[in-house]
Amino acid sequence: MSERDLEAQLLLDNQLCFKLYAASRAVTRAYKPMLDELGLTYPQYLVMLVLWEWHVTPPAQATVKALGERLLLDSGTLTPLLKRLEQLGLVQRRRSSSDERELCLALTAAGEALRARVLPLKQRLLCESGVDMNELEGLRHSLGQLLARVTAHS
Amino acid sequence: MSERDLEAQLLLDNQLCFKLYAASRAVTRAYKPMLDELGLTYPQYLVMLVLWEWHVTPPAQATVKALGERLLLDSGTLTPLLKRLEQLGLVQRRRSSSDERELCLALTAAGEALRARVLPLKQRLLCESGVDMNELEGLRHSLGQLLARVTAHS
DNA sequence: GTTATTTAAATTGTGTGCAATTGAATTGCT
DNA sequence: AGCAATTCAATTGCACACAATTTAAATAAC
Repeated sequence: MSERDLEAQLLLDNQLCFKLYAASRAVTRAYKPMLDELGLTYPQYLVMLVLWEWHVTPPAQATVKALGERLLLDSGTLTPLLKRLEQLGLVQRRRSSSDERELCLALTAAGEALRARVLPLKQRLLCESGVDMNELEGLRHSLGQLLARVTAHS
Repeated sequence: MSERDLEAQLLLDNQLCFKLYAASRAVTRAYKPMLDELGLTYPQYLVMLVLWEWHVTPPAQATVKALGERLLLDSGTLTPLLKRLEQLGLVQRRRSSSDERELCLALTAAGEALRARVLPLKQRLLCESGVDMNELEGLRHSLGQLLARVTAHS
């Protein structure tokens, strides 16, 4: 590779990592108005997405560990976050009776009810953002591939 | 849209936002070994990328504000981060003589020297990650488009 | 020329992320 | 049974992100 090409590899605009980092934060910002209406932060919203899924299709173990594997987050992040969701009255936390180490998670009625308010808000967000659905799909697919590749190598 | 399609819009795996969020953190994790060798965090590395660029092609104003516009970060994030880079002896911070409100940024000799160590580490990282260069390029382009669209709408 | 507005950084406060450690419960091994 | 190793969540400490406020300096308005 030429000297010029090598140098170009250190330009910010040529960094996939920066584009990912910036795009991720920009999308989170775009979700902010919707999440403010729901009273959730972005990571809290992701947790609720999983719990809503689990409410329809219960997993073998609805524990902090299982949630962490789904979201790629550890207890250091999830424990305080889940305590806040409990304070908000959306989530129940209780020790597993069969294994006292595990913490089982469940939605409260309020947590379950919140789900109904999400879809309309999300539809509106998608419309206002003006992004193309097909382009979005392609991007999601490519990101899935990258994610699989990078996480496999660690 | 059918009821089933609407419900599918709330599945975690169908969320572009989650894929972005997860991929961004996964890539940051992949950079960790390299950044540990450099003694930098990931955001600190991004700041250094900009300062290295500015060292070659100086901007009109090498201020915190200009840096923030480049990285889409505010002073609340950058002020403490830049103080840490100053502590590490990589960056100089001094008030502009023409406008005392502005803080001008410059690399120290050590900060400039650090640049030479990055390219080989980055090459190694790219090889070991096993990702396809062409795929990477396509993704970077798509992300750039998304980023432009989303930031334009805010 | 003084006052009002605007601007740039810094500060404050909350909520993540994540590495490293701790503590308690369970499992494995002999 | 008894003890070591493992596992799960919680805790601790540090470094972002970002909203909101504050402070100081510069510009605009009158």
